[in-house]
Amino acid sequence: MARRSDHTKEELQDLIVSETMKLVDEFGATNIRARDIAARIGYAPGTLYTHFDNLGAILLQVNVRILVRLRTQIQGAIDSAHDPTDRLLEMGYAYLGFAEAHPNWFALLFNHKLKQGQVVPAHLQEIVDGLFDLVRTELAALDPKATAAELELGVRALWSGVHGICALSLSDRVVTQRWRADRFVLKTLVNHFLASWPYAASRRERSDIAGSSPARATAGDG
Amino acid sequence: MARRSDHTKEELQDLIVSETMKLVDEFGATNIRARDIAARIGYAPGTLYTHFDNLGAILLQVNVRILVRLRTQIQGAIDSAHDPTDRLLEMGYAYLGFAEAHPNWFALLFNHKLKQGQVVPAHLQEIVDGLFDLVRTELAALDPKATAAELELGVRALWSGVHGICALSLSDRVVTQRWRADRFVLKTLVNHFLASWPYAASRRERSDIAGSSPARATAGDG
DNA sequence: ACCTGAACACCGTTCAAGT
DNA sequence: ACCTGAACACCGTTCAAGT
Repeated sequence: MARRSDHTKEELQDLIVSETMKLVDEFGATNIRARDIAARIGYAPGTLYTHFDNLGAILLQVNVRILVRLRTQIQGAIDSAHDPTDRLLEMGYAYLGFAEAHPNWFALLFNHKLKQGQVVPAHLQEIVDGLFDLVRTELAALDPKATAAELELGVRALWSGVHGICALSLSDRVVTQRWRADRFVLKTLVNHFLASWPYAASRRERSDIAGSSPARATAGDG
Repeated sequence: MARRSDHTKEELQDLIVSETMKLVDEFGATNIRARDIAARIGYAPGTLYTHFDNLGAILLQVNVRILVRLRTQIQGAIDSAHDPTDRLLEMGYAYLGFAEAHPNWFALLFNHKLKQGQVVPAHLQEIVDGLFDLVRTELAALDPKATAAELELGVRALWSGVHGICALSLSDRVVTQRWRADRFVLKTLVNHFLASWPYAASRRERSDIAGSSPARATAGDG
């Protein structure tokens, strides 16, 4: 079934990645075979290897596309909210929603190991940095006097926390059982974190305003 | 190399699991083969299957032992601290320390998928529940009036957050680059969370004491 | 140049033959 | 009963042969 002239080189590479992405979504990265991908695109298995070094290289490109989709979701969440606290919460919900809607994509994103010699595409690292920037912007808005170092710690802490909720939520895994209230857990975490965020980041300079309460902590009443 | 009388059934099963555990620690679960395990214990590959249904069943038993070790570390951390806030922080450090010391064990614990028909050993779920209880105890000590539902949300939120930091820390993965300040991030998260914990859990009943500060939030000065 | 598909190496698992 | 190890099925990857 030679289809040499059916696709340009670029079209075929795109087809390989997009069909692999669909297969990962449906069956999980560990359950798809090179022969499956080949069958899906209507080429022989060997063709994959004239366009990519190996399966891992294809999955790496899938990861780039997954991350782009995740960014789209998160940016949409930002636009739907009107103040920094709400935006951070909605970003968390978007992250969790993505993980729940596409658990196999989420798993690939965080479990895919690079083989010796493989390099993270620059594009991919840029997207990740961009996502962290979105969180940083909101934390900075909540505390304009926070230093770069404080912001960096805050971004990492808050976003790792949100990530942890999502990671433990994807649990046909061994350690954790299904837990139905992940959105409440996420809200609990974000609100508790933000409740003390502006004070802690600059507690030395502004301990005098430590009595006001810009970000109310509300556990599970959303 | 028949060694039929060298080991009892129980000894051999124990040997299989413990040698697999060492191999996982050193090479990662995805890089060990049934033939490797057989060679390590000095039996033929087929022997593994007279004692376990498949490789996954062996790895499940490895997971039980990993979790027991993790519990030991966390309980040791509790004993080393003198108040609830410190105990929670030390528990987090112990969790992170374990993940960093044995990344392959940590990965197996949270990435190992059960095959259709496999069941989580009751023992394993008990240990997990026990770990959550340890966190709950400290959160309850910090806020004796917190309801069971509030405590449950708090335990999930805080521990998921700690888990997220550990998960993102294990990153020869694609999405995240190595980040050297994980302990600071963890401290930032735990302190921010605990800073508002007692108020939020019972803000309706005791909004009058919202000005006192039992758990100071300190970002990255440890 | 690109594609094919048979072939190779590898690996989880099985099972007839031994003890 | 338990263990062996050859064999089977499967899968990532290669490459000589085609176009």
